[in-house]
Amino acid sequence: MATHAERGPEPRIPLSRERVLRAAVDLADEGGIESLTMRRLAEELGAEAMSLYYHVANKEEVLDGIVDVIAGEINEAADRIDVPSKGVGWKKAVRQRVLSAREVLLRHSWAPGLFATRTNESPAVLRYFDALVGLMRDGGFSYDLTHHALHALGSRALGFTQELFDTGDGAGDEKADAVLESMAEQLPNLVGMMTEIVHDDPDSTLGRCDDQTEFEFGLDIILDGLDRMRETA
Amino acid sequence: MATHAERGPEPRIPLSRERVLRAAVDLADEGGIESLTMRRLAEELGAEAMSLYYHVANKEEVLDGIVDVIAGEINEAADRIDVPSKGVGWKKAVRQRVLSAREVLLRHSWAPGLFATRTNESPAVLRYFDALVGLMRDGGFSYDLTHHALHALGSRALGFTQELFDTGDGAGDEKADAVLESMAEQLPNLVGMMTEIVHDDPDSTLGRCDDQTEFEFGLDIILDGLDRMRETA
DNA sequence: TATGAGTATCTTACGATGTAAGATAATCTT
DNA sequence: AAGATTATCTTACATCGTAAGATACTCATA
Repeated sequence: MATHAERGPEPRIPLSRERVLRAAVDLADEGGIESLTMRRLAEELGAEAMSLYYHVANKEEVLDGIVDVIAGEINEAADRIDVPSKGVGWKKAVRQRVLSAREVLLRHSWAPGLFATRTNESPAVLRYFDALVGLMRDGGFSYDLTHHALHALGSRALGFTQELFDTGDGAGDEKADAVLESMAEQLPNLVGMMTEIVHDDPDSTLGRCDDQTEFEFGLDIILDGLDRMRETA
Repeated sequence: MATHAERGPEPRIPLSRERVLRAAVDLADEGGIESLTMRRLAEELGAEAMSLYYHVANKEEVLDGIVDVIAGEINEAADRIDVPSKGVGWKKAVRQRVLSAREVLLRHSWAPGLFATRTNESPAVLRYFDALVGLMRDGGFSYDLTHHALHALGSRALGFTQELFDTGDGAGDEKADAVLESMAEQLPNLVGMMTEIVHDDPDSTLGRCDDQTEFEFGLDIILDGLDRMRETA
């Protein structure tokens, strides 16, 4: 029975590079970048692994592709904001742009790590930097100083930095205290610093830093320094 | 013949955690981090892959281990230099320390990428930061400002930053020119900047930046900014 | 010197991964 | 309706980390 017009389980949407990349981003969002495998990606799309290779050369291209997708998302957010950038306004404009990029990356926690490893030739990333350079030109920066500025900002320009220590989401307080105790003589300065910080803000767990505040702190140091150079140029 | 006292092909040095980690560093130095596999590592040591697991829990531990080895190397270099750090001297002291760390990392080009991914609980890294905090304390920094400072420096404290664009070692100039031409209208600011930089320094290939200069530029912006905060504290 | 208990290394095997090669099916053109 | 093009699937392989257990080495003790 049920012969003709067999109701297939799914309407069977054809694959495409865009669909593949979108699914890849979704997968990474849900399970982290290490959960993104060609087989799982195919399964997510109701296809077989090898079918992806008709739309994408290899996994490298998938990774480059999702970097570009995220960078596109960043551009969308960054282009929405529109503050005057002429003269002294440049700093606020750049600051906003960077922080809006950061907002996007916070929604894709795996992305910074990917951006970090990939030598970016992503068109969307280039567009992002182009706009950033434009803002600095508006502020009166020479190309040379702008170039230095990009290097100085580094990954911060895109809204992220290396986290060198565990942000310690969760993880026991009692163990932390014990550890602190035991290494007090080995690492007096570090332990001194951390105990005082914990003391000042008892709500925070050990090692729990306000990433956003710290990010802006570092960003502002650099922007202020650049602004001073701009004035004396 | 040649029965007793059979001359084995090798004197057979026993494995050990240290030997494993050293070999791992060597392997990464020669072929990059992706060439570091448990099998190759074992082969390098004249053993079988599974033998490594007697000295090391798993590959993760190898990776953490070589981070610690490199950090140890950094400490060795950094502890050798000894400049006065009291008061205003702090800046030069920190600067030197960071740049000496950088020197080590330049000899292990795979290391920054590893440091970046690993949530560092490496004792050697902790020792490094402890000394850094010590220098800033000598300079009169509060623990709070020191803490901010570490975040502001980020990976720069350890001597490296994200390279967001291809440093382009080699890679054709003609292609670069063509690319530049073709994207001039899409990326006017970026292209403007790069053409001027190439023009000013014709020796340099497109995208070829003096990494050391740029690193120090960014470092100094941050150190100068921190110094100003220190004075007004 | 034989024995037995650690200590260290090896053998074999499994599941996961990226992807090459080629078979098959779906779609479009004429 | 037939052939060509486009898209997907099947099968297979090399490489990876590593679990389980067999084997060999080392050395104190009987």
